Amino acid sequence: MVDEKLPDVLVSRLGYLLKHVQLKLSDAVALALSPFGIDGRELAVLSVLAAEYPLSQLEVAGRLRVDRTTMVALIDALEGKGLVERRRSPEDRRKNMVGLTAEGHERLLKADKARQEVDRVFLAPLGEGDAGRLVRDLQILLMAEQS
Amino acid sequence: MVDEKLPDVLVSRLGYLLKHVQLKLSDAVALALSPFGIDGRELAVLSVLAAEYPLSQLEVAGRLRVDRTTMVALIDALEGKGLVERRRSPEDRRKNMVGLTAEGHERLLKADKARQEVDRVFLAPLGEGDAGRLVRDLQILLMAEQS
DNA sequence: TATTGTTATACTCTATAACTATA
DNA sequence: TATAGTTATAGAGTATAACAATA
Repeated sequence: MVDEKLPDVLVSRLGYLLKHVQLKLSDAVALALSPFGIDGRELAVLSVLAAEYPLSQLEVAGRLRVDRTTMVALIDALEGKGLVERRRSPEDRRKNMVGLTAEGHERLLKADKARQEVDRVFLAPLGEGDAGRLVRDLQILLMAEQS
Repeated sequence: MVDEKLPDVLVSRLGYLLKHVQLKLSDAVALALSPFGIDGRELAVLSVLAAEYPLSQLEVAGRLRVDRTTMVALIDALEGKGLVERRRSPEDRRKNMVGLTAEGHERLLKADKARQEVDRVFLAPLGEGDAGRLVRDLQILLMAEQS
């Protein structure tokens, strides 16, 4: 990327800041996760499944705020890697219940540790207090009813 | 969107927070800018041109961190709306110097006022002190050398 | 040879519509 | 009829490669 100074007119814009900070973190996460053969979204799926197990595809999609059609390909990829498995729900045979495989659980632990370390290093320039407050503030903004 | 509670396992992830807060703001900005016939990126181009005038397409692209091939379509759209104009640089005829038209300048003022109001309302849940600190912290993270 | 703008192309992420199987 | 999963398709946004004009 070009080593160009950021114009003041942009660094005062919340939208520009959020977008580019997100991109920067996203690059760092992608790099850190590459040895584990998964990307950030796939890791998020594994994390959700580890917390609530098992969930239907639609439920996973709802948790992650992605479309159910997007979830199909996501689960396809994870199933192809042997990290999750689908099985029809006996109670409602329209539903695919998705669960972690043993390998999926193991991969999750290793990869999420790497992700946490990326977050930690990424936030380090703020100092501990401000880093915690940033996370809390982002949570508040995400939850806020009308913005 | 589904009115579903956010899982703890996601709201503690910096990547998830940044992505979805950014999306939420982006939606709000798009809504606020729609009466002005431009989107957030186009407004950013106008802002950069108002601050440094005129710039070549490549310089604008550098400021905004977008590819020069992306900039072609962006300038095409703005020129089509009569908000900017290209003219060949006399010094280097490879360069398209891009400048604001009078209408572009006027549109910028109105639209950016709307965007600032969106930012203000969006950050309101944090209180004034934390809102300012959030912006400052995002600037620090964006500038930080290695994260 | 290198750079600027351009076009063509492709890839990712996402969403909409329509299909199937189930309910 | 409505819902869950799937497929096909299309729209953003972005990037790479190749070309023309110019340096």
